Amino acid sequence: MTTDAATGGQPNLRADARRNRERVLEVAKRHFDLHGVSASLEEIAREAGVGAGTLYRHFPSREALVAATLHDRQAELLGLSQQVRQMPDADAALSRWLEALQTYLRTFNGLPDPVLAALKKEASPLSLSCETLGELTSEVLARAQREGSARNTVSANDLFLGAIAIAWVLNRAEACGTSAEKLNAIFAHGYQETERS
Amino acid sequence: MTTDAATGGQPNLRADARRNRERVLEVAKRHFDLHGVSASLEEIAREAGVGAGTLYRHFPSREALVAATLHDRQAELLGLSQQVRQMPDADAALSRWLEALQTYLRTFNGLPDPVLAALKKEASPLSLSCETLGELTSEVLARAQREGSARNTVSANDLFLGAIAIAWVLNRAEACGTSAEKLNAIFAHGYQETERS
DNA sequence: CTCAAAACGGAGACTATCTCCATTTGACTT
DNA sequence: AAGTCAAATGGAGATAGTCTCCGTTTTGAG
Repeated sequence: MTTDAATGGQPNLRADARRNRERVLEVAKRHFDLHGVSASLEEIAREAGVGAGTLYRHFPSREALVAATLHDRQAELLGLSQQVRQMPDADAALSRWLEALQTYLRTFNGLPDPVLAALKKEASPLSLSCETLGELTSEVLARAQREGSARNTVSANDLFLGAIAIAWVLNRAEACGTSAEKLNAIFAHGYQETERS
Repeated sequence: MTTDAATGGQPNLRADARRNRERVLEVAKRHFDLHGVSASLEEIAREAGVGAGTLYRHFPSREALVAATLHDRQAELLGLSQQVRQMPDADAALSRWLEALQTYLRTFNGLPDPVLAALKKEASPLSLSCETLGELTSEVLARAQREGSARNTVSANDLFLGAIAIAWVLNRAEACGTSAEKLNAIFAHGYQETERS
């Protein structure tokens, strides 16, 4: 079970293989953190002390590597989804969930890009997580709508895309005259005054 | 004056230089249209029948080339800003303006990226247009706020960043279960029901 | 200890960005 | 019409990144 996380679900990995996979993952995490998801894979391989071939055998695409480094974060998020489910206030639950979703999407600079790509590609290492996240959002939104605290015209997809969009702009515009709180508030309440229609 | 547009304001360009500049611009427009702002410059140069050196002398960076291809669009947008200024309904004016801003930002796939970068870099071929656009947004917003149709907590910067974010996600998620109208409606009115607070 | 399968790594084929400078071209001057 | 020289050219080459292929090394089961 513990080894499952280390091997990415692949069983019977040879000792040297497991070791290398681990080191690559470790270095990748640090580089993505520092330089965003488009950090140089070449560099990551070099610093991990493996050849390019080894990196690509373990992680056939950048997306696969990104997905693997996000493993823990995804687990956290899934855990939080349970808490959210049990919150008494559907409105607060929705806000909390969207906030967490955004924090996740901001794990690495540039993450929204491949996530969005995965959302429509259907066959990507990241799309599994995408589907799950979409479903969870759907569930939390549905409850809020049932209780009348979210508009019925809004879909889970809209919220998900909105979260991705805001995460994207925030990551790239940090301290550019706005904040996560402000943009999210606008997304929640609108920029228009509410005494209309 | 007419030549000014063709030369990008640079006077006294030699005939061959002007010709080449023109052809690069033409080809670039088509390629950005087709493959987004990250289209291959090498390819553009090749198809325009000039060497890489020539392309880079006329347009020192990708941003410069993008900015040049947007010349006409920017003029249109500026023209529209005049119309918006004269609309009687401040609320409608703001909506109209934000819509136009977004249409502009969606001219090429991936345009929001360099625009956002220009917004904070201060010295970019695109930043002039950014500043102007920021000021115009500020003006239109201020009027709407004076007339009580826009929240006072919202800043022009927030709206601008929001427009960029939505333009970004829409360009990359076309037909992904949402539409420009829906996302913009949420940004305008919020996803929450309004009978609260 | 043996040896087949598993894993490795790095050379090499691509593609792209951007610079440099020997050569060519255009537009004045006479 | 010829001469001149700054302006403009283009493409070779430096650099950097992605990804594949395959001869060599390592592991671990028998």
